[in-house]
Amino acid sequence: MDPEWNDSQPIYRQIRDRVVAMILDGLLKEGDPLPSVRNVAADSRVNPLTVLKAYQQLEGDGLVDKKRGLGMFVKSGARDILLRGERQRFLTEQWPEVHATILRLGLAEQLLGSGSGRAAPKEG
Amino acid sequence: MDPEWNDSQPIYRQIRDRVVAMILDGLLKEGDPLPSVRNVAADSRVNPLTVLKAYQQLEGDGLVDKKRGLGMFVKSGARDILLRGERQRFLTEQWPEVHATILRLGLAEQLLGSGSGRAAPKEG
Amino acid sequence: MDPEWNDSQPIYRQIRDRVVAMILDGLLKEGDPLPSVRNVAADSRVNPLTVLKAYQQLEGDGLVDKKRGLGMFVKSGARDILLRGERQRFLTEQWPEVHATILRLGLAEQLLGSGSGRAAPKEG
Amino acid sequence: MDPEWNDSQPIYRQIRDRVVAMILDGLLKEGDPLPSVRNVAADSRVNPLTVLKAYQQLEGDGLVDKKRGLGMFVKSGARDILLRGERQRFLTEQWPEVHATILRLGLAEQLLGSGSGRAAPKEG
DNA sequence: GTGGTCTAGACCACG
DNA sequence: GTGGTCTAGACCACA
Repeated sequence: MDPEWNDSQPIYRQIRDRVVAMILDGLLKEGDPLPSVRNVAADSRVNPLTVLKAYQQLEGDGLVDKKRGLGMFVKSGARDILLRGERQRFLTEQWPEVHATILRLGLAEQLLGSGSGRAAPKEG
Repeated sequence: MDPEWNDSQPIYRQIRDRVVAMILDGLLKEGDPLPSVRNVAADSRVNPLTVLKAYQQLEGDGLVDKKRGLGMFVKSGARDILLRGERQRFLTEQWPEVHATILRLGLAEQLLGSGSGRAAPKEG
Repeated sequence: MDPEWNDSQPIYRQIRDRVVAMILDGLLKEGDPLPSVRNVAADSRVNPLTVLKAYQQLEGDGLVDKKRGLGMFVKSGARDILLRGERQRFLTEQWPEVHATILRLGLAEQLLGSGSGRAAPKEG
Repeated sequence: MDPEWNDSQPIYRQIRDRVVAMILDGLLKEGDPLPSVRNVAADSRVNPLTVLKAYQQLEGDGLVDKKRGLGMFVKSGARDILLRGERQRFLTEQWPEVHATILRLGLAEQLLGSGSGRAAPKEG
């Protein structure tokens, strides 16, 4: 029922990532209010501070607008920023390592197409 | 110049992974000696204790043998153990998340080829 | 288009300050009516309660009079009170920090003229 | 003895500003370690979390480098970044309001030079 | 020794 | 109702 937390990453990071995923998937549209800190905290049985930390990180990323006393709202343009930024980050930081691991473990054929040429694109 | 450390992972983990990679890639064959703690520490400008921790973890994984006064050596069978264990770990823990991210960012075609059926295999 | 709110200060404070500025600048003369809560709220797309809070603060400062059914009016003597009080507050609370910042950033000559002796006056 | 905190700003902000001032004033040189979170917390009788928050903000500003297990260090180039960034921020955000207030309160002659022309420079 | 994460709970300002 | 700040204290990973 209540979400389970991955031990290898701080909870606030996982909350942040969850919101990002919701924006990317269109479950949170631009202008929509984020679920309130208190609600998320109660639902997930987490300390409000932890949720707050995630939200402030989202604000720092420029994905969210604060309206005093009202809550936080998905900024217009947030999805575009995310698509561009996360792609960039993923392709330059995460994928190279993952790709190397796949090759190393001999999983290329199983997970990627038969060739591996397409797997390490330029991120121009 | 000297290798740089990824801030998102402990240094000892990165050293450990580096050795694992060398074993998988055949750069370190079974029976080969690991570079000495001292050397690695000096080359990488890292605290020897940190290197030691990495090596002890490798020992705990059953991948290397300690020979008193001589150093540590890649155990016979190490590569097989690794292939099996790391594959298992990768497919159950790392890949599902990576795969979800790829889909979310619309990178599936670019990185995985057109079909995605092959991308979430059983881990039996 | 509509005025934007500074995130570093509460909205009701900014409304209050705006009225104060109008009084000091002579745009609102003594005896003049303040714009109605309703109008301000509508124009600035702000909750009427927020405007009310600003006005009540002005009343508390002895700058305006409430006349039931008519609205709020700039009190006679308001400008003098302001000049004295705000000067005092500014010189003792705000200016010292601003002045230190100016020196620290090497902006003294640009902003204050060559000498700095005049910059930290007695607030008697 | 122990520093006193300004009530109008969060403590972590004031700690952050204090470090910034020390860098600008040359009390903390590039490469120098920041005083440890625990020390500051003890000296200032503040919760370590509060200090940590300030430090993480400094990290986010790109002023500080983290070395795992060792502490935080003033980044090379920090002072330049600060001079440029803080100047920009001050001239565009803080000074215009302060300057308007000075004029409004009739303090221009006392605080600035006789003329006020130099007081509102372009920030090109 | 260093920083980092989390909790439980209090209290505040804002709308 | 909203977010924000702070505390006291526990516990962890890292070097």
